[in-house]
Amino acid sequence: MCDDRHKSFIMEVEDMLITSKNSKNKRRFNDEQIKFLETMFEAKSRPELQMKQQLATRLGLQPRQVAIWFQNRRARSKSKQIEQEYTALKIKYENLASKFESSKKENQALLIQLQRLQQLNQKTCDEEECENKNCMPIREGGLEQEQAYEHNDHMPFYCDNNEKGDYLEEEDAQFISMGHVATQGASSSDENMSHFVFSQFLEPSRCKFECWDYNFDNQNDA
DNA sequence: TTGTGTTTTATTGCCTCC
DNA sequence: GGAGGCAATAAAACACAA
Repeated sequence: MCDDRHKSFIMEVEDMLITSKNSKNKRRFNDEQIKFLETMFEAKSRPELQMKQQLATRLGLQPRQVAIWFQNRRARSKSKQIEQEYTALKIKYENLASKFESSKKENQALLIQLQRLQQLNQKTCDEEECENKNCMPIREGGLEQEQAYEHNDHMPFYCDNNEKGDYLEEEDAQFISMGHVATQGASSSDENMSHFVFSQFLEPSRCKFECWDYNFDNQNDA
């Protein structure tokens, strides 16, 4: 029992002495050794045992040192690669963020334009066609009005042209309200949304109102 | 010269594969 | 179970500003 402890102690001391000796002799590899190791690494980053031994002999190093050098070299290579990937991703992200910001601005400008057109349309309808007929309410007035209109009956009216069957149908009302949804939801799809609103909402085929055409004509004339 | 940060060599412990 | 790889870390060597 005591013998075992004694042997174990001696082995520990020997290890410490070896470690101490190694630490004392710790020297950086010279330029030639590094150059050769780098060349080998380029060819093969995970050399086999035999190759490590040959390298060690050629460079006057221990095979263990060569093995450790390759291990550390792989670690450096990996961290460098991660760093490069991070940089590339960062650049991509910055480009995307920049595009997003410009799309957001463009979308806001288009929505303002949409609101103006809606107001113009409403005004024309009020003046020329509505005259307290059965008009269908739709939401307008921008974001700040959205909550206020939520539960009351005092919404502005668009013309109905009831006699001609030109009701503002539910589908259209939903469609128009999407402009507000787009305004509220400043998301990555803003660009698509603004395109959607303008390409479809303002598309002549969807417009069932004479006043709508009228406004377009006026806009075009101006 | 010295304190401090970085790089390089080496160790340790854990994991996977055969 | 042993060999080898990897991540984390220690420690020596080195670089450099003050």
